[in-house]
Amino acid sequence: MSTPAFSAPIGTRDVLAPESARWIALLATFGEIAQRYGYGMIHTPMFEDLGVFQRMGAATDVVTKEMYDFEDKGGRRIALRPEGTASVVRAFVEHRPLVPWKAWYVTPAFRYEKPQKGRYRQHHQVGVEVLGVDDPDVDVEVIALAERYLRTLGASRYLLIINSMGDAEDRANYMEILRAYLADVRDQLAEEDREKVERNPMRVLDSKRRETMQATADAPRISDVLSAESVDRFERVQAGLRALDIEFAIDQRLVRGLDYYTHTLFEFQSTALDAAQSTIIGGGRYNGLVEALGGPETPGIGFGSGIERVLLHLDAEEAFPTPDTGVDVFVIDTTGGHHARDIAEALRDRGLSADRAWDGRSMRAQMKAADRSGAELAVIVGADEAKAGHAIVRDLRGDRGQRSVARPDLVDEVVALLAPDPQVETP
RNA sequence: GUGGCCGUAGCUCAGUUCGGUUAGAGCGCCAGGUUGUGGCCCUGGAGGUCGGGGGUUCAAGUCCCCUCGGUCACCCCA
Repeated sequence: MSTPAFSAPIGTRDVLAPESARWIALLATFGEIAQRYGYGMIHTPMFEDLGVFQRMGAATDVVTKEMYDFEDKGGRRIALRPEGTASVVRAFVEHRPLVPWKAWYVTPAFRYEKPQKGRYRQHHQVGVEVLGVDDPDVDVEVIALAERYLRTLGASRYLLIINSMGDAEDRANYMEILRAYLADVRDQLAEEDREKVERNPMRVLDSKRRETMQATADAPRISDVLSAESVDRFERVQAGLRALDIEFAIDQRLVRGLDYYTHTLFEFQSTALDAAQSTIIGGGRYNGLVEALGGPETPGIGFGSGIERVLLHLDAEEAFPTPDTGVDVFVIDTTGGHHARDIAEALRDRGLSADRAWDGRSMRAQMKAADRSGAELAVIVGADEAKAGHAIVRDLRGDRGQRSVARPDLVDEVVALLAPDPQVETP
């Protein structure tokens, strides 16, 4: 490999066509669905004051060791955003839109960590947030939107896992009880999980290490300490999901990485990918976050979904193939290129996609280029056609051959040939 | 951050064991066979600081050291 002067930074990647066509389609799908649920798109800067993200929770790895932060020339502590929610909430506090406020986004997200399969320093997420609504039915709607997204992409091998963290008080109570329990079995935990007992005991529960899983099999459950009110709202969420025929399972070990969550917590897990990258959508309710960022007491809920992750999952399912990026028509001109220039532009005027060859290449070379372009039809202008005011229209994919058409009729002819054949349906 | 594996043409890879003349293949690309027509076939061509630096040696793609990068795993997460 000749020494490249530069390459994409560690943990980042370029996405070129035709792969990028898949991204376009995925984004169009998500945007269309979000709009269908009444969400407006929000665009926020991809870096923020470090403090914005620190409010997400001091005990989380995302904040403590994976933050992609630096000092800018003005001496400000800046961080590239590690996920979408904090920025959206910051924007909400800053602009105070009317509630209920429903926003969807697509954004790059950054984590300073060593890359591996399905994990990058820059990845991309789509997501939604709803602020100002505490109704359990909105939790159901957000989950329904997420599920519709996966289904629309053609995914089917996934599970919806939900849990309830209760409110801040439930959570504090539980932490205390759990910490006491874990302290007793501390020696039986996997070495790597022991320090979590003090720092963030709930994360011990979602450890994938066998010793830890065995030692915590009988650990107290969050459901044991939930207030009657928290239990009631969790049941209403479940009832809503059942009413919409959305299958789910409750997993009391589901904790998730950010510790701003309250009440409803959910995750769509791929059953087609390894556990290390199985989360394809993660979200939940965060009723204290707006206040933490300096806003009024405002409930919120949302989810984020990694685009690369979802594409990886869709690959594993052999779903959502890369769309055809071929052009409709390729225009060949061996007389210098003026005809190609004019004809291609006239075809584009009619809404067709058209491409052509450049630099006066031979007929053969231009035909090869036409073939490669994926075009259905080639329009060919050689010396004879130019003189006669004609062009040849040639079918490159089917068996319709080619014929000469007078220039004034050319565009209509091409449009007619590309129109889908009217199917004769028998009733 | 820690560890395993891997860096040779645009791509996929031989060649490294036991150093030895101008470093190969397939695919792709370009041109010609085909003075007006793609796909198949044939012929030819372009394209490599063998990731980078240092060392050993008469001689290094090949051995040693360092370094950069990729990949996978751990931690954690999308």
